[in-house]
This record gives sequence, C-alpha cells and structure tokens, in this order.
Amino acid sequence: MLQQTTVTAVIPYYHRFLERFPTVEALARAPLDDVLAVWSGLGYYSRARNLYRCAQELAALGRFPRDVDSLRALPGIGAYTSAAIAAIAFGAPVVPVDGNVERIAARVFAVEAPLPAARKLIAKKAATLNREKEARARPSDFAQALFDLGAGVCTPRTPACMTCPWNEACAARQQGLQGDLPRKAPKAQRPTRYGAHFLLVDPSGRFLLRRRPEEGLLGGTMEMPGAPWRDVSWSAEEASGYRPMKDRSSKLSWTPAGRVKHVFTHFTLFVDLYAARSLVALNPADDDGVFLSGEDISRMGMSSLMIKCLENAMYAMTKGG
DNA sequence: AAGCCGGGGTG
DNA sequence: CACCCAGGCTT
Repeated sequence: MLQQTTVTAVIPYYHRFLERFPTVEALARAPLDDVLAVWSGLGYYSRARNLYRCAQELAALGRFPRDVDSLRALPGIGAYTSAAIAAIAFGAPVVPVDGNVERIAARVFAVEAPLPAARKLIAKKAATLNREKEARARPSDFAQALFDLGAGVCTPRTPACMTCPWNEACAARQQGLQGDLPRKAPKAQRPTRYGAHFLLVDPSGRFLLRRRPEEGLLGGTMEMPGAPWRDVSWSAEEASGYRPMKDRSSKLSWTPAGRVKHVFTHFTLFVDLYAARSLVALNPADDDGVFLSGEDISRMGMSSLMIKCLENAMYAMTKGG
C-alpha cells in the first residue's frame, strides 16, 4: 500500500483491509472485486491486482520466500520492496533503497549526476550505507532508521543538518550542496488534452454515469458520459455529437456548465462541461450507463476528476436555474 | 530508458 | 502551483 503513497493516507485503508482480509489465505480466496472495492480511493489500482496475485502465489507456495531474489520474483514486489521485506521481516543485511534512502545516499556521497540517470549509481552507493558492523547486525532497525532520517531530518527541501547524526560525514554538507541534491534532469513539459462531458440529471436527482474500461487510466471507475480526450479543444457543436442517450434526450436543453482543469502525472486535462435536467424518467440502455444517486456514488467511489466535474456541473446548473 | 499509473500533503 | 511520496510493470 505504501508504494508511492503517504503513511497518513494509507492507515485507514490498512485497517479496513486487514479487517476484511485478515490472512494471506483469506485474501487469496476472495473475489478480485472485493479486493478492489476495499482498495478504492488509494489509486494505482494495479497494486491491488498485484497484491491479490501475490497472495495467491504465496497461498499456493504455503510460505513466504526468505531471500531477496525469491521475493523479487513475486507480483508487485520490486527491488525496493523485496529488500525491505528481507531486511525487516527476515533480518537480511540489505539496504532497501526508496526515495528517502536515495536522497540520503545522494547527499552523503555528494552524487551530483542528475536523476533518473544516476539512479543505479546512487543505489550502488546506498548499498554500502550499512558497512558498519552495528548496522549489519540489525537490518530492520537500520532500514527503519534510514526511512525516519529521510522523512524527518534529511528532507527534500531544507534538511535539518544540525540534528543529523551523519552531518560531519556528509559530503554534500561539506560542500554546501545538501539542499541541491539529488539533482534532477529537467522533465519534459506536460502536454495538454481536452475532453467534454455531460451531466444528465433525472427527475429524482440522480446522475447518468457509465463505467470506464477496466484497463488504462482510471480503469473501472465511473464517469459522466462524454467525448474522448484529445489534443485539441472541443467546440460545443462538435461535443454535442457525444451527448448521452441522444435519441431520447434530444428535447433536453443542454447548457454549458463550466470547464474543469485536472493535472495528471503525465498530462493536463481540460474538461468542458454541459448539463441538462430531464423532467421525465429516462431508461438508459446498457451502454448509456446508469442513473446513480449521490449515495450510490459515495458507496462505489469515483475518481477525484469526476467528482470535480460533477460538483462543478451541478453548481453551474443550479446557479443557472 | 521511458512511459504509465492516482491521490494527497506540503511549502 | 510545483514538488514529493515506504515503486513496479510494460514496452
């Protein structure tokens, strides 16, 4: 769960997850949909699928592998997590290199080459951080100490070198570089994409939503119907071709309902919104989607993008009458 | 090696 | 807003 997610965000999910799936066997036996439901809201949903597959492999195996390489072969267990499990659970004298440890090593050894190219070099140097006998004698405590050092002292922006036990040995600090390392190569500018989505409200105040494809971005989450995301903005005329339930809702008066901006890791999305309220009940076909209430949505979970779109469109429609 | 995957906190 | 986070998988 903690891969690319903060501890405070994970804790409530962790408790709910363990309550629902107390053992590896319970997780392995459960339907995948149950696993995804409990995971809903954490993001990076392939992690949940991998964890599920991992549980099934472990259940079939009947035990946890104890060495780094065998752990590394499990689904969802990469270089970092295999080392973390080996050190923390099984006492292997290895150094797990996460973002914190990478930053510490880049500073202690003053690695000035920029990420991501320098990642292998930094990992190699980080592997020597435990060369003292006391560190190798307590791999779990040493790993935890590194994580805490990175989280609380050797922080990204303004490291608290005055309280750092390694401040005198730190090559970056000796050169006054501690705040500049690790360097990062400039990243390419985020491209911009455009979509158009439609909010259709029925007489009982429910919204027409459809499910996105299971694979790909926001896979399996609910969305307002709309036009595909592309590199150029949609005109109102052009977007109207993607109105939901076109044949049965043609009498509705669709009105512009604002524009939402949402930043993904790899692109920025602008969504033009349109809204309409139907005075009569509508019966959507399967591929139109389904009318859902606010309660339905909070129970099923929805992406933050679509929550933002829904809230904005509702507000615009209410304000407009 | 680069692209892809979400959501939340922080300065 | 820009940046970061207990990364891993796919191409």
